[in-house]
Amino acid sequence: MSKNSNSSDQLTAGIKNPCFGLLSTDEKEYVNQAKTEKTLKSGHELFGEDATLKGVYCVNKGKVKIYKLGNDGKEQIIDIAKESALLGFRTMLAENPSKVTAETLEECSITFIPRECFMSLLSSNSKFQGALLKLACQELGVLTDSITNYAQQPVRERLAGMLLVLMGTYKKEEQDPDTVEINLSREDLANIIGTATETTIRILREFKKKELINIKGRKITILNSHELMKIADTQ
Amino acid sequence: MSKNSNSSDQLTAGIKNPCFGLLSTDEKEYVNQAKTEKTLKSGHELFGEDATLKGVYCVNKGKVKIYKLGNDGKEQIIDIAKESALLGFRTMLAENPSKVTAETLEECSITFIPRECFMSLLSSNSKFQGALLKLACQELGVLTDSITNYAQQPVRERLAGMLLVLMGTYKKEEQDPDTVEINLSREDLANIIGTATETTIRILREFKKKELINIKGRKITILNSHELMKIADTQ
DNA sequence: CGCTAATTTGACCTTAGTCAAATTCTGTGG
DNA sequence: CCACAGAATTTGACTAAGGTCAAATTAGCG
Repeated sequence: MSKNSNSSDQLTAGIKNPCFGLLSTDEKEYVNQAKTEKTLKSGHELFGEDATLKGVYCVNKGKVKIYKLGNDGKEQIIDIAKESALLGFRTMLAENPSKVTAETLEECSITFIPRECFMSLLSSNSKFQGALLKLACQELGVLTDSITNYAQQPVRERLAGMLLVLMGTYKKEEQDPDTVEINLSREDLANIIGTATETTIRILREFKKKELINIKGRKITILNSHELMKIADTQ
Repeated sequence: MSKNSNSSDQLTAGIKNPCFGLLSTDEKEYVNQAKTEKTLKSGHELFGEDATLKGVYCVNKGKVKIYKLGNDGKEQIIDIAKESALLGFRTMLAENPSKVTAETLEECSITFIPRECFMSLLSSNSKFQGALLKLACQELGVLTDSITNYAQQPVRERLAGMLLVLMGTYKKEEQDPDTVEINLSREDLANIIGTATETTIRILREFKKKELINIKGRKITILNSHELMKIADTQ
């Protein structure tokens, strides 16, 4: 029991997305040959808007922001990806240039799988393709909810809800939920919920005064998730 | 040339989505056995929120609104589906209850394909599965753009852009673009762009005064798409 | 023709964006 | 360890966008 990793785990080290668990031993070996793993500093761009992707990226450690530039050049952050996320596959499979930019928010460990490898796995392994299809459809559901949220909810409600989502994103395994620190610039936070930085700050202050959150520099801790949930679901 | 339909076309009559063109003759025959086709009146609900779907729906003729109820009970219309759209597959493949309601906006012809049939096609035909995966990924791209639009653009810009999208939705083949009539209630139009009915009316009036659109009762015609495009892309 | 529902208009008010200035943080070099 | 430049955050004052409510008008339909 001292060595609890089996051979197939080793073959996909650095690839935490569960879809890859469906690969055969040979296929895992193939991925292992083709993949490259890198440690990247904060602020590194994995790929940009309009880029044609040369492969997909697996987040092994760290956070990556996925954003799109609006007409006025303002970033709209679509997602904060964390460990086990698979990035770039939508773009590659839609056979279109990327609609988003992926940029590291911290030091990250990222595994790159070249296009040819990824595409050949898809065509050879129907279960793997099915798992990605399921993943894509689930994300469609999430984005559908997001649209309703952006279109109908006021900023205060969106911020409350987003803080709860981010609590999940920044939570480490087995960690006490009350100690999760959300570590984002105010501007990034504003660009997630789609509002001005100043407005975000004012509402955060209000939440702090009501003892729903705690603020230490840029780090935010959730104190009263129950009350935040009520605010998020209002109206 | 008097009969220009070949046998495989006949086998998938009532199923206009191009993904089904990838099926073998046998598979098309199978679908043909399992499918049912119905004509439905305006206002008929194909499936509702939280429903577990018994199959997928192909729009053969007519328009279907796909919406989600917000916390305050207000409809958020996610899409106006037209002929050749495939509805319900996201929900079925995500293996979750539906997040949306699908309701006919006019008299529609709809083909229903039972769950077992659809799922067995997916597992037996990798090309078909791949085509759906591509479709799902493309829709993810569209929703990503939508989020940026809802989060950052003011109502006037969103309305201008949405009128152009709806022009495409309501255009009949080979029709002169200047004669396309968008036929939606003011409330539905407001629920697409995520605003109040009154605000929608006021901005429509402004567009009419500027001779960008024409209004005949509930029917809207685009007169100056070029100018609307400029408004939509502003800021 | 009359009834109901949809559309339109007006007045008012809340929300949230903008701009400018002040303050606090942060990392870097001495 | 400290000072400091540059960046990020915070605050205040003002403005504009768009929501709400109520009432009036129009349209559609049996």
